[in-house]
Amino acid sequence: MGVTKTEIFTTDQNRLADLAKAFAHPARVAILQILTTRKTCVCGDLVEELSLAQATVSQHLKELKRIGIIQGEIDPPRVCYCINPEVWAEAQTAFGDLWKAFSPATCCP
Amino acid sequence: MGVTKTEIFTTDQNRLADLAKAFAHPARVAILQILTTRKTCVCGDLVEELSLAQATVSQHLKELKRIGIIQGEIDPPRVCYCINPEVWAEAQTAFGDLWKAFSPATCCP
DNA sequence: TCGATTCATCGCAATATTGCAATGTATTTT
DNA sequence: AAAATACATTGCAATATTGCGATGAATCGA
Repeated sequence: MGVTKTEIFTTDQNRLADLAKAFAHPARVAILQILTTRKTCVCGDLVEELSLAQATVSQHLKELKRIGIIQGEIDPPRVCYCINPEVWAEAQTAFGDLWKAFSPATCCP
Repeated sequence: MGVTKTEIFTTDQNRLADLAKAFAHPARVAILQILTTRKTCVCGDLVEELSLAQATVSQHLKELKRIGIIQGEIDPPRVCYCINPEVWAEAQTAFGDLWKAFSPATCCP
């Protein structure tokens, strides 16, 4: 029904799914890539770099903020976005645990 | 409009977004976790482990197959699923590149 | 105070996703 | 051949996502 049955999964599974959502759209991938490579924190020039309307970019930023992987500092009239190091590390660890769990030898022949 | 403008992003960005989709739903996370930890390849007992209808599990498996991260071997009347090591490694590398690109020092104060 | 600037939010339309019952397709067993 | 088993697919309903124009909120400069 378009509604995920979150209650039948563990907290960790739901959290990892949420973290993955941060990367599950090319616009958000692009935003995160820009934020990782900029020395200074970019703000709304994200709108210029991406060929998307300002409202659309703002919505992706909102979703990334909900997940917690980015944070915005208000520097009127601008808002400076940057990656949240704690959550970034959390994602790194969560995915790292998955990578570790698999070794090709256990796969079917 | 619910339709992603894939054409304005790079192939790599679209691919990473697709790989992330494999992990962007707790049911798929659970499936992948089961596949990584099982010594032998599990088949449809995924349906029993997850509290989801068989049709729903089948659809998640279909999506994972579309992305390429799992593969199914037909062993009538069963189908044996396992992780595709190449795509698993691809995902590992793609995310690894992202992790590398960020160092906390570049973030806003 | 009046614009101008920057961003968030609202409201809408189009499409995608999630979930399941029912049904279809192979294959094996009896 | 008939029944059983294991999955896939179809069709539907409910909800989520994507995208954008328009509008709102906050702040700064003239």
